Amino acid sequence: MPDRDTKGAVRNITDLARLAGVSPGTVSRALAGKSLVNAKTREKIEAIAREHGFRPNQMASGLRRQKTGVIGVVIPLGHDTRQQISDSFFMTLLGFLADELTREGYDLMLRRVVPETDPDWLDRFIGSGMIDGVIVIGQSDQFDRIEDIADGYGPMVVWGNHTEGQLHCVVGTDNRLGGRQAAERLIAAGAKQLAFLGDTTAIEFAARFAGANDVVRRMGLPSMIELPTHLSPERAGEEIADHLVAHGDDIDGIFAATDTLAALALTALRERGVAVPGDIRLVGFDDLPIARQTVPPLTTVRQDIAAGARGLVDLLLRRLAGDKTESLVLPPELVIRETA
Amino acid sequence: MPDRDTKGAVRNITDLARLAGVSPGTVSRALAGKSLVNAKTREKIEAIAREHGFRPNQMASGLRRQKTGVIGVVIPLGHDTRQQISDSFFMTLLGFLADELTREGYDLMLRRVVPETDPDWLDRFIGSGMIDGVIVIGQSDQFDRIEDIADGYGPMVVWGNHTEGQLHCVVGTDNRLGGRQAAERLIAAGAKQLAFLGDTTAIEFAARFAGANDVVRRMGLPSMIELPTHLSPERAGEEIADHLVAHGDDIDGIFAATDTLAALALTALRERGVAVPGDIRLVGFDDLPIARQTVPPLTTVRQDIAAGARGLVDLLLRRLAGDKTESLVLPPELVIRETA
DNA sequence: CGGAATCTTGCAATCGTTTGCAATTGACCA
DNA sequence: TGGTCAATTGCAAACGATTGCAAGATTCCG
Repeated sequence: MPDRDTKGAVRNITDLARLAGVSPGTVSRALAGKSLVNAKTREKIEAIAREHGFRPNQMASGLRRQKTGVIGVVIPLGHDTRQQISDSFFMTLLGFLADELTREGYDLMLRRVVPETDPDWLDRFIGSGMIDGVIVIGQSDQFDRIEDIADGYGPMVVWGNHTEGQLHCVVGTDNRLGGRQAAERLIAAGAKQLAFLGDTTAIEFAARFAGANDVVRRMGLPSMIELPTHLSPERAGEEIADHLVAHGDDIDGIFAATDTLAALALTALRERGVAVPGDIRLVGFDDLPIARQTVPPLTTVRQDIAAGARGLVDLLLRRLAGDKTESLVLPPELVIRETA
Repeated sequence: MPDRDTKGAVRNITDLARLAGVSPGTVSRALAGKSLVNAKTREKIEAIAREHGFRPNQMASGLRRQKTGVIGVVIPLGHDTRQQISDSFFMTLLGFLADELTREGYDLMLRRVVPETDPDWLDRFIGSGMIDGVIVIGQSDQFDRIEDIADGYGPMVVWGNHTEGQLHCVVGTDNRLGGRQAAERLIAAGAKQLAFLGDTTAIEFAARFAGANDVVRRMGLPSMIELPTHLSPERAGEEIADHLVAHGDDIDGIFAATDTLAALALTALRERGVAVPGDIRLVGFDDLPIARQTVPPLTTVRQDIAAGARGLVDLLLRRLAGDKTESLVLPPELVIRETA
């Protein structure tokens, strides 16, 4: 009889227990590395487990322990559905997040949602019982909904902009300061009439714009011209060209909400024969890899993506442990290259 | 007594059943939308569920039904650990995958693994019991291990290169054909001595190289010069510069394994004062967004990433349903811009 | 009005693992 | 030898949802 059993596949802890001649409970303890089981028993169990390639079922384990070992990462596609596909910033952040979470022994469950068509996107994710905590990448235009949730749910950390007095724990660059740095640089490079390229309904972008505005006002310069633009490269290209037709001669400095937009602007400017930084100065945001490769290379405001990911995971783990954590605001860094 | 209950949170199907005055089984059926329950009963149950924001626990459901509704997506970081962070190709593919899987009602569990330090990365993922199927993004140098698994595990689809007679189901561009197209274009643009920029230990890149070689041999041209390069921008930049010092004067056409590498090469060439395409012609691969934005814009071989993602998900679902599916090879498309 | 057929519902086992509690074993000491 | 104590192990009840089976309730027809 034992012979027959040896041939059968080991599908659960009970099968394995039978093979090892112990009870399921002991197998569970052995595989979990608890100190209660005898060394020899453990070795035997581990040997059989290895031989049969057995791994305890995470679903069952999760159900019993009431924790899954999975962190949810959700990307709300708020004001601009195709945004994140084109924007390598979020994807890079996601890569670092995956690394950090793995290092901490967590798995990552990724979900992209369209809040407009799915109003309770966040409740659904949290309520599924599949995740121990959630990281929201980008507030987009969902600030209020996130605030609502934060009221009753602890293990959530958000990447985005910090607003005075907000409830939810956020990690992000000081966008307003970054905006100031950008404007200061543009002005130092000789610009007098600035424009902001990007859609300010996204709260992060609004803060960058506000920062730049601070400087413009302080310096007594004419107020900035807003050039709202979608983030998908196809649409943005045209929109930028249109903006330049309308305002190209009035402005001598552009602050782009994103390096991606800045790169597109650079192309559009070249096509119109506008010299950068001679006629128009240009500053981007993010310091993505592309910023080094444009011609001329882009002056930009750097966000430390790796540090951001580390911060997100770190705070989330502390919240998982019951801490009540503060938000983390990272300093932006002006990187001067050749466009301003 | 009912009054007290009304106030308590509804944490499971049993609580809800008590509130609704029915049995847990009925609640389960109602929430699952089965036709067996009376319309009025269902409405009542749904109303209470909505009121309390109750959602059935996915872990428990998964355990009982023996399926999780989660698809694993794993990125092996094989020959070049930092690869995928810089390479937006994989990240874009991931974005489309997330969309497709969501549309089919599946969640996506993402895992990045380093096979060198974690030999049974694939077994572990599959054996965890957390996923119904797995999509492997990129064979890297793990072809053999993937073959091993495919022998006994059905619901797996791999993005990568198709090799004659292989076991595992793969979706990918015809890299060899793409390589041919690239070489033909370089030669048509006047190149006589070609070089291949990239690391051919990755099987996909090896196929691109082989395709280009086909053409070179057929035309009776001198054989290609290999310029092995890592994919991370920091290292690649230097390596490319070194290559150009060593071979820059001998070659008049470069086929880069990736647009990312091509863009770096373009920068390096400009720095040396080499005219493109005047002195050296250049063709990339992928047609990433960056290909439009280099100066001059990049001639490249386009991979249809969206179609790839659709194919991966489609095949996986069919395999989940028990089909034995064939691999899917997508046609590459030469996009002629200005570098060749 | 009786009986068969059709709807709804409840019951209880099941998925695979974990863990508090109790029982067994052996060691050790007086 | 008896008794105490620690080290191991087994037992069985959870975790929360699903589902085959059977019972109860309705309907329908002649």
